Amino acid sequence: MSYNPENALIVQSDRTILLEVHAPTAGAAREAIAPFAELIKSPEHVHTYRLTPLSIWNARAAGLGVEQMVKALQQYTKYPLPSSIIEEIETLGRRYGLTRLFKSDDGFFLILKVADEALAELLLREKPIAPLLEKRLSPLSFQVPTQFRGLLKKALVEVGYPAEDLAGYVQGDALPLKLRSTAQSGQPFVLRPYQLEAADVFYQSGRVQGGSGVICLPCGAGKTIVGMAAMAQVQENTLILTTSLTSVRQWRRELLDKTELPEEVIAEYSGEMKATGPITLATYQILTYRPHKDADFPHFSLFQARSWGLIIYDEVHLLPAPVFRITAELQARRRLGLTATLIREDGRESDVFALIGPKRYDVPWRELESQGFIAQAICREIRVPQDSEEQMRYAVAPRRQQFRVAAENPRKLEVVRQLLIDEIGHKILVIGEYIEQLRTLAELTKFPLITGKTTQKQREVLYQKFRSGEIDGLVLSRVGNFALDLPDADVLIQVSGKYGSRQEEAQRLGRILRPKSDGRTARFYTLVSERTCEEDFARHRQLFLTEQGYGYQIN
DNA sequence: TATAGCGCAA
DNA sequence: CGTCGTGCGCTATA
Repeated sequence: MSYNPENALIVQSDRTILLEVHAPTAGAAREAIAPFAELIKSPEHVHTYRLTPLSIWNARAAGLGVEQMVKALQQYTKYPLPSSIIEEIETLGRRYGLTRLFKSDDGFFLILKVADEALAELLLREKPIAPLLEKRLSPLSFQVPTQFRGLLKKALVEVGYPAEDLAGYVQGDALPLKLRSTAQSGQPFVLRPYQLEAADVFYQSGRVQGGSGVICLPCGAGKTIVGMAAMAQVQENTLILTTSLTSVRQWRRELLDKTELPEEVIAEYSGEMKATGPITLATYQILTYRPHKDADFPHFSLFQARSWGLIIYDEVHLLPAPVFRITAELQARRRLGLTATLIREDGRESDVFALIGPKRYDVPWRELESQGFIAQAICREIRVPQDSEEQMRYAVAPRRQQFRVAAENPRKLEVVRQLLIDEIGHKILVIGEYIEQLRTLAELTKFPLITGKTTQKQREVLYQKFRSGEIDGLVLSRVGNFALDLPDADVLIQVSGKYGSRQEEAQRLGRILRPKSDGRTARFYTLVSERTCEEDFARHRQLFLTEQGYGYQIN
């Protein structure tokens, strides 16, 4: 194959792939490589992707073959593919499944089968793996104690030979569960096609491969409903872990509304309740509670409280380290991770891959948008200059305070004022990081301010006023990131954001994506101080949006 | 016995 | 890098 100037991709031997955004085939090329390449930079003209072992294994686990990956690159590459890249994809891609885990016939231990003797010898010489292999059963198989299932999978990912786990699951106590066709609230209720597909892919109609993994869906796309659909497939006792009490309550409400489960079946295991039932809801926080450092985790007993047939990890990208550790011991339970972004700020994606499971399903946000399940959104970044006095303050500030100086750029106030004029008549959320700045903004906009100190009662009152249209806007601190009960808005103005968090960007964008009754477009504004570190952070945050197919207008 | 307020941790 | 929000368990209060 030779030079093809129409094409959008430049594939380089260092495993990076450059995508020329304005090339005629850019959209199709992006779609073709997104399943197996990780986006790392997305400025306006050229986006950079990278092939990583994990990105390739996730694609393999989702059923994408190495030939398809190579073909995708060949189809859209501008220059001939470096042969090293083809080899790289083949080597890494083919490694997936060279090791496979089975249950022994009597069920007392696991069997690790490897593809060839050389690999067997290689694994025997790997420090993290050798101690987990109890006995060699044949040239190509090892006996492994069942309790090492998670450790072994984690270690195999580390040494580059991820296992296909075919050892199956224990059966949990039965729990008959039916989804309603009319929700209790009276609304007709049907699973959307992608929700059904996600739950099916997770469960794989009873095949042994299914039953563990991660489903990525945008906020507002109904992850809770996918969870319920999975529960309806499994029909066994389920433990649901979430990040907050609000979210516990939300799951409970949804379960009562959309399934035929009676109230007493759903228990809440929290600071104030500590009940368990066939369906139990708990927070990560109570699980990670310890009376003092170096003590063990008293609430881990929850995992043994019942015979769980399914454990759901809500917001799996926020899973705390101790829960990872115990999840290594729970590999015989079905596990479903739910998230909007698989990206972890601590880089433990490979732990999610090994211990929860590979990514089973995701839909680009833009696709849901075109189907009308989430609202269209326009994202705009507004560069705000600092005046000279402020520039000086920024320049001389200690490095660690620079970000705050940039974030609190007083000229952002003017911009907000102008945006309010432009957006008059719409429902507006102003979100920022620093309470002082938000106080000033609240005064300026005459919108009520909600921070962590605002009592739940007051929040409710204000949300209600916002919903009813009595007030046009709210100023919010970080409570705006996670508060599930926060009403939806048309316009979101982000005056400052936290470092490089893609998660945060996702959460906040999700705020305005609930479909509008009149099909209106939502607007997402990010205010960024010019010539400051904020520009760099902003770029990093936007990676997420680009991954989802959103363009960022900058001015 | 219920509940408000505090300190702590990840 | 620190700031902020959260939920835990404990203690004080009646």
